[in-house]
Order: sequence, then C-alpha cells, then structure tokens
Amino acid sequence: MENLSASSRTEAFPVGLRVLVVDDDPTWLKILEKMLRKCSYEVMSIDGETSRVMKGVQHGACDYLLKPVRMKELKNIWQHVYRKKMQEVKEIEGHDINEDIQIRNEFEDFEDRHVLNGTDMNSMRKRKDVDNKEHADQEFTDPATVKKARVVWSVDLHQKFVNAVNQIGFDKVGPKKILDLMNVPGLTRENVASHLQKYRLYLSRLQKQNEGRNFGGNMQSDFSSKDVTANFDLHSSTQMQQNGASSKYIYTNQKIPAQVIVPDGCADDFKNVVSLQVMDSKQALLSDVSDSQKVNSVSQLGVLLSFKEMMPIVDMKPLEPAISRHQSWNGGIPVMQFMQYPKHNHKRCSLLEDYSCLPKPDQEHQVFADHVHTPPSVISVTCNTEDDMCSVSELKPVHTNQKSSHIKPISPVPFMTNPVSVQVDSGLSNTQDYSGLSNTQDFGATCGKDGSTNQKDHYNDQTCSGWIPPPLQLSLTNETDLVSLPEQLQLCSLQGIGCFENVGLNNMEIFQYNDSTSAIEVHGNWYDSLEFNCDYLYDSADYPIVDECLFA
DNA sequence: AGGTTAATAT
DNA sequence: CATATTAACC
Repeated sequence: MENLSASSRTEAFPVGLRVLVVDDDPTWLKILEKMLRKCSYEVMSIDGETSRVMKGVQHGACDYLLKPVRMKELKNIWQHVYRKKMQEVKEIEGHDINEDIQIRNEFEDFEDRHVLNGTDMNSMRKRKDVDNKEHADQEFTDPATVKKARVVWSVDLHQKFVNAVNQIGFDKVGPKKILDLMNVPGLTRENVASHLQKYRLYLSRLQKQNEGRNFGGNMQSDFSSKDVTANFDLHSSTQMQQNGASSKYIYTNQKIPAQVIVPDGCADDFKNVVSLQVMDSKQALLSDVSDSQKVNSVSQLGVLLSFKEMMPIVDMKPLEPAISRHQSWNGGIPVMQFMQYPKHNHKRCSLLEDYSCLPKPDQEHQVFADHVHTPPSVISVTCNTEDDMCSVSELKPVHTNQKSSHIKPISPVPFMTNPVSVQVDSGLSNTQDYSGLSNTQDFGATCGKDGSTNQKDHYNDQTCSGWIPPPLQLSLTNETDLVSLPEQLQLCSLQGIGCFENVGLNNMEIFQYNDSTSAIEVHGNWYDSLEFNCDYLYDSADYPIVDECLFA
C-alpha cells in the first residue's frame, strides 16, 4: 500500500489505501505519522465528523482516533500495525526476529520519547499508566508492554556481522560501521558493540589457547606470545584493500612467522579450532623439506591447523623440527599472530555462525604477495588428541602414494612454494557455539590415543595406531604430498582451510561451507596455487573464479 | 560522538 | 553460566 500524497491528506481517501484517521493534534499527528509511515499507513488529520470518518473507513482506513487520543487507543493502532507488519514479514521471508524487534523497539522508542518524556504529555502519561493497569491482562499481546527483546545473534545475524567485519577490516571495525554495513533494522549500535565485544573476547581466547599450544611447550621465547591483544590490533594499518596493489600496511616484520587462528564453525561438539600458522622465512631451508620440493629461497609457510578450544598444547614435538628450523631462520623474531580473516570481499565467506570468518589482516597478504616466488610448500599435519598427537607430515615432503587421496596435485604454481605445515589438534574443548558443524565430535578418538606416535611414523604410516587415514587432504604443494586428516576433520577443516586464503599465500582463497549443505567452496587464489581435490567437500564446478590478477 | 570496558541483567 | 544490555569511561 502506498502512502497517500500529501495533497490528498485532507481530501478524499484514495481507493485501496489504508488510512489511519487521527485527530488533528499536531503532536500526535507527527508522532503517528512517523511511526506508521514505515508500515505503509497513512496518517490523516481530520476532524471527527462522522461522515468523514466513515468515508475514510470505507476507503480502507483501518482505524481512526479522535481527540483526545488515549494511549490505549494508540496502542491498539500500533498493535494493528505491528501485526500487519509481522504478517508481511512472514509472508516474505518467514519470521524474521529482527523485524519483530525493530517494530517493537520503534514503538517503545516512540513511547519513551513522546509519551514518557514529552513535556506536554503529562496527562497522557497518566492515562497511559492507568491504561496499562487496566489492561495488564492483555499485555502479552500489546507490543508496547513487551519487554525489549534481546537480540538473538542467530547464525544469520552473526553471518552478517562477520561479513561486515570482513568488509571493513578487522583493524578498522567499529560498532557503528558494522551496524551500517549489516543494515539490520532494529539492531542498535550497542547491540553490535556488545557482539563485537564478545567476538573479540572469543577470538582472543582462541588465540590464547592456540598460542599456548603452539608455543607453550617447546617453542620458546621467540614465539612466546606477547599479548593476546596484540592479535587484535594488527597495528598495521593494513588496508584491506583488495584493490590490490595498494600496500599500505606497515608490517612490522616480514619475516615474522605469523600464526593464523581460525576458529572453526563446527558444531558444538566440534570444539576444535583450526589455526593456521604461517611462517615466513627467506631461507631456503627445508632441505629436508624435500627433494621434490624445490625450495626457493623465499618464504616458507607453515600452516598449522588446530582445532578450536583445544586443550593446552599437549605436544608440540611433531612440529618441533619445523619450528626449530623456522626459528633459526628467523632468529628471534617474534611471532606475529593474528586472527585470520577472510577477505573483505569474500562474499563467499558464508561460514556458518561460527567465527571462522574473521576479517583478514592484509598484512599477510601483503607480505606474501611480495614473495611471489616461494618454495614449494609442504604440509604437515599433526593431530593432537588430548593426550597425544599424531602428526602426519612434516615439513618434509611426504612421500605418499595415497591414491586414495582425494587430493589431486594441481598444477604446480610457481609462487606457491612455501612449505606449509598443517597441524591439526583436537582437543576438548569448550564450546562455544559459533559452530555449525557437528561432525567432528570424535575427532580425538581417531587420533591415536597412544600418543606415542611420532610424526614420522605418522606420516609414513598413515594407519599408525589410532590414526585414521584422513580422507581430507590438503595438498598445498605440487610435489608435496598430501596430508591427510582424519575424516572427522574434513569438515572441520573446511573452515580452517578457508582461512588459508589470507594466510599469505596470496593465492589462497577461502572456502566456506554452506550451512545447508556443508559444502565447501574453494575460491579465489587458493586454488590457483593449491589444489584441493576433495570431491566430497566441494565440487570442482563450484570452484571460485581464480583471481587472474595474481597471475598476471 | 563513538568506542571500549565493566557492571548488571536475563 | 553464557550472553545481552546498560552504564561508565575514555
């Protein structure tokens, strides 16, 4: 229903339009007009002459108010509007709680501002109070009496939030910006601020855990994480520009190993977090990395995947070798840790509710971008159970013959040469529920419980005790072999993997899974350089478009 | 004016 | 208890 034009306001009631006839009190008229216009109601100011009122009703007026307007009457009208709106919302997209909230909030807001605080509405207020008492029994239907609903951060809402954060850039986010981007009616800045607070807390918690796990034991000072908070402020004034070229970020140290933590969005039970640790080194080290790998002298990437909420790091040994090497390369350079975020423009980043989609610091991007020529990457996967861990591979190239592997080596990408180590830890965890998948609950079980297994065994023997040959393979390197992950991980890692994109493999893109299908989508550069062949995870058809710019 | 943090409410 | 809201501070 359209609104009546101003000119028609005092005259005839256009046929087919709903008209709300109100008294001509300027104050009320203004209030109601504003309040109802949003709902496609037209507020009219006329006298109470019966004929005119009748005319209005005949032409669709759903109600009318005569002076003096009482709160009760106003509420009734509002209720009408409210119901109508709700119905419309339902018809369109099912019940959207946000709409509901918005409408109710609007009314309350209106009530507070114009009634409770109105200087010239004292009498009205009194009446309102009386009315409230009189109709206490029907409050449940009265929107005005409904307590302000708490915003429920549904998956969808959170997704919007995350998307907004991604677009803005983690280092530049602010409740206001996020609110604007989210464009969710009824949502307030405070709501967003609150959620942001929780979000940050969540991220910091994850990072903390991750740090402990990765650096706590064997890693030393170099990696000792300074402040958790540092993660959030990637000082770098990184510009998240995908515009590409602009490299504005000031990176503290390019050689700093970076750790990316990726929260997974798996189901509650799946408390694991996937974190990616990226290490950059210029040395070609990795001699052991592989023969097959031509290590270039550029940067190496070590990617660690760990599952969310893991327990304290149990054992880092599997990674030790790699790490030590890294250290040597980097010397005492502090590890830069940050949360991994999807590219801003990842429209595709639709991870479920979980916080997996973090804004991505571009620093990484930048850093790696510079190193276009990186050595082949190697992936090492380690799976830590609560007690022990299994490591699949190390920096060394894995010589696997797994044909089964779903991984299909992809055309080697020249620049994608960094060795990538993936560590998957599974632990117990708590449970935040930003997860949507619930497939990995028993991930730990799959890992050898004996814990004694050492990485080598693992990666040479995939079937080593407890270790279940994972179907999921991340093959980041051409020659490198695949890494296998426990099945349960497959899905989980989805998210984690997605994060790779930002990890500085400039080519990596994120992939996300859809809630409905859990399908993962890989897009972006990721597979430019990498090849993921997990059919079950995603369809090649769905592969995102490769960013050709990178190849240019 | 907004953002961040702490307190409080649910 | 986890999370949302509110209030108090930068």
